[in-house]
Amino acid sequence: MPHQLVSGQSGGTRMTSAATVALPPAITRLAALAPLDAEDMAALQAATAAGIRRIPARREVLGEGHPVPQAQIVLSGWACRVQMLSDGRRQIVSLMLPGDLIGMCRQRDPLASSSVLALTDVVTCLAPEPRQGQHGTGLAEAYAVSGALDELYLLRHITRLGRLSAYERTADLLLEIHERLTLAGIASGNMFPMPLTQEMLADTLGLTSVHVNRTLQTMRRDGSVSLRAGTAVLSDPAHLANMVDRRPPRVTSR
Amino acid sequence: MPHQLVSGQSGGTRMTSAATVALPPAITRLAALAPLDAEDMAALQAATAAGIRRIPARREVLGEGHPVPQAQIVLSGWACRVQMLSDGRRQIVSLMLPGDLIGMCRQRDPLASSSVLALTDVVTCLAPEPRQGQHGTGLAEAYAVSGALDELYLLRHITRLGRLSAYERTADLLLEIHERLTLAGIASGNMFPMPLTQEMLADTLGLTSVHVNRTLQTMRRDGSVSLRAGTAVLSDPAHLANMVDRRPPRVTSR
DNA sequence: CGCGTTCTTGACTGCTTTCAAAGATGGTGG
DNA sequence: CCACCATCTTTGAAAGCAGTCAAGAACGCG
Repeated sequence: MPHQLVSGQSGGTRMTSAATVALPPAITRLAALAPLDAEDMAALQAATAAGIRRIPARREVLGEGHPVPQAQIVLSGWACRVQMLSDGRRQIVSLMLPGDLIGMCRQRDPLASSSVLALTDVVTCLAPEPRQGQHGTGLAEAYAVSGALDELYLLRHITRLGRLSAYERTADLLLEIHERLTLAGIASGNMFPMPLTQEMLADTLGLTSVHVNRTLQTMRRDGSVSLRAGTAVLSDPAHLANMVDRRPPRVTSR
Repeated sequence: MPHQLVSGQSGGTRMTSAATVALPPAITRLAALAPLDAEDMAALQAATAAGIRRIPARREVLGEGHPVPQAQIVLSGWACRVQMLSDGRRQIVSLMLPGDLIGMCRQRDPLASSSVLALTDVVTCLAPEPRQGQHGTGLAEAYAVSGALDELYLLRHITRLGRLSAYERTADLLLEIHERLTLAGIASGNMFPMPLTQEMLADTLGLTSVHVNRTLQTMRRDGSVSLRAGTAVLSDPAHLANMVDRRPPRVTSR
């Protein structure tokens, strides 16, 4: 069943074509957020052709406090927004997966309020400017929906950190990642790539890596999750989701 | 010293007049975010005149999943965005203080991803639409800066919940409230109204009310904070800020 | 003055962290 | 093909921070 994200709209044809032909994840995702016409697709293709940027793992994509350049699209790899405390504590504030937008966060022009870090090797391209007018407006809508989703994830992250136990937090985050990767067409059913180290997970979940390790072991033991060698499998996402009170994201009313 | 929020811009005259004449907090705040011309001010006055809405404490301002109507400005009182879990756990995701915008959160049109609750009696009015053109563009900028600040607060909230201890979280939140109320011209030096009950604080800080109580007692004992009868006083904000690694918010580069 | 809400307190439990060190794992160069 | 190194994962024991439960005190409102 395709992700019923945009309500009142089947999305069937788009998802089907994405599942059949292996489109780039970023395009799959944006096309799932809003209907893209030929012109939109062309703009995306052109953006890729115009030049991609490779950022090696552990390198900063955007420094904190530096002016935000034009928005970028993550083509592959995982990045994150991170805040550091002077004593070395670190909090990953949001994850950026293929198809996500970097630097368009919300309002234009604010300085980055956190630095953006590549968690794996990352490839990006500049996000094509959406057009005004009859054609090519799908992109603008996709960007808007993407932004709304970003906020949704941010809010859920807060609730996760504030009110869920270590086990619940971990389950909830894995569910979110699964959800998002599915949207981008990465993920085969309940299996998906999960390149984060336990320390990165810890910095996301507000835990120590030791405790993340123990929590994952518990999950493996009770059979809800298997996570090894960069690949995760959720044995029963719906059940897990129910357990942590996670509802499918709904963003637009049309 | 006025809040040096917008860099490269003294803001002296605006803040001075606000301090001298008691302008409504909402106007003080918006005027502190961007220079407002006569037309902007008139639009705000008109919006107030056009009709205000009173929401009693504990009532929903906006239901989760309901379409977001036109944005509103908080004229007085405190509200919050809250997420609930089915077992009764509750997380306050953001606070909305006088001068804050409700429902403009970010992208237009998304359904509310959390419900908005009045924490005290709240008065709002509709946020005037910003104009295009030569005059009255200050409002649009003020809205944009306000949105950027919202995001900043959200991100900091995440770090607070994920990486700070109970003591640090509490201090950091009080500093943020102080900061924000100062921007709105509410707050006399280090003193400011703090109508949140310990349970509301707990739901914001991801703690139990019992532990908030104990934490506040510790703070009172070590003299860093006094908090009684709806009024808070920070004895040394700079020192506290340094202790929790809190930096002044910077949002725009111009 | 009475009642509901909010604040305090104590004792106890338990989840999560800390510290330290020992395995895995994967990639690199010899 | 194997040794080697850096990174990542796993384990154990002990300490600590925060949660739970329950009850009493204080406060504010009508």
